[in-house]
Amino acid sequence: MRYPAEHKQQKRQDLLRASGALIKEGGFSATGIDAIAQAAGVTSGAMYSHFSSKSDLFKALLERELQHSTELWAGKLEQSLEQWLAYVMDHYLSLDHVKHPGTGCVLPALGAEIGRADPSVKAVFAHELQKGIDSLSERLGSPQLATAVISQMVGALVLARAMPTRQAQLAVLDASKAVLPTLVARPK
Amino acid sequence: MRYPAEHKQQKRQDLLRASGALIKEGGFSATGIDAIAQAAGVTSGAMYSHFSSKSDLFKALLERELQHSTELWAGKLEQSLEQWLAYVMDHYLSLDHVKHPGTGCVLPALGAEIGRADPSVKAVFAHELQKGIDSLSERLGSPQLATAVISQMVGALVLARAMPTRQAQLAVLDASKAVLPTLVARPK
DNA sequence: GTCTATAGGCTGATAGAC
DNA sequence: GTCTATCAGCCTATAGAC
Repeated sequence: MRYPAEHKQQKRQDLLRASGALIKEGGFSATGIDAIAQAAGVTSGAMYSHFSSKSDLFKALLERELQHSTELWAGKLEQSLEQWLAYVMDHYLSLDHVKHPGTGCVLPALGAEIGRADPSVKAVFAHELQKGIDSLSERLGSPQLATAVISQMVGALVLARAMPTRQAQLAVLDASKAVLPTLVARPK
Repeated sequence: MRYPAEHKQQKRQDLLRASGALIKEGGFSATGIDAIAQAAGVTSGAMYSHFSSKSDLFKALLERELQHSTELWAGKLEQSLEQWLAYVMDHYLSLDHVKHPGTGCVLPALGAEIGRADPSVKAVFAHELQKGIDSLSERLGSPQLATAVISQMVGALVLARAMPTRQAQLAVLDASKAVLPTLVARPK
């Protein structure tokens, strides 16, 4: 047993990766431990040797998801502001992102449920999101503008997903795409 | 029995009013029919004489909530753009709204769950939201700008509610308040 | 139209074998 | 660490009395 700790950590990440898609797709409270475990290829009993409770799994999932998102944003910091914005619009504000919450950002999928979670969950969330905001601030000039941009995109995705037709979804996405350039171009 | 239809309609509205706060507070899927009925002062069996299913109740609730929201927005159309914006910021983007989802807007509270609901729910949602967007367009000049403003505020409220401290909640609200004036002032 | 009672299934979590 | 088996409680929805 040379790498027991590493293996356990790796398995934890595997479980989170497999369950993350399911939870973002169906919602946290509406997705049962059995379904989560099954998607990860284990039984519900085995889940509890990695996470002490469903809430504990929620915390670990948020940590992982937000770190992943921050890496995505930070990876494009070498580009110009125009290039960065074009990249964001093409990916975040896309019909693909609307249609597939399981492979997308946690914020529009689970944001409201984080708001209903207990304080320890919110604390983990705020801690990890702050890193993302700090990273975005380097690109946009201020934490305030970074926060406003995130709010704009999260709101757009929530609304677009609630729409019944592709046409209506596109209208919501296009509305955000139309205002974002004037938003980020303002050093204010 | 001179007003049976009216009485039944009135009772329906009473049930929706009483259950609306509970559902927006705790989430739709996480709130049971028993709790909803109890908040409305009846039993779960009685609920099914007014709504054929929980999903049917969801539709009726969205209809009611969005009509109420649209009336709130439309009631301020006689004001100047500056006055209107100040009103919106003070009320929608307030700590009070963050802390009390039960008495607030449906969109940040249940938006993600509408996205997971069946097409008939989404159709009702889109139909009623369109009226609100049309109303807002009169004030802001275009449906596109109205949609972007709604996205901005919905995203801000979702994020603010996910924050653990009042300070962090305020930071999110202030970030949106800082960009909204430049957003609506642009006729583009 | 509202009640009580109940069906049938799913929930999060635990105990003990291996 | 993972399994099977199981607990007590909750879920949506329905049946039948009044």
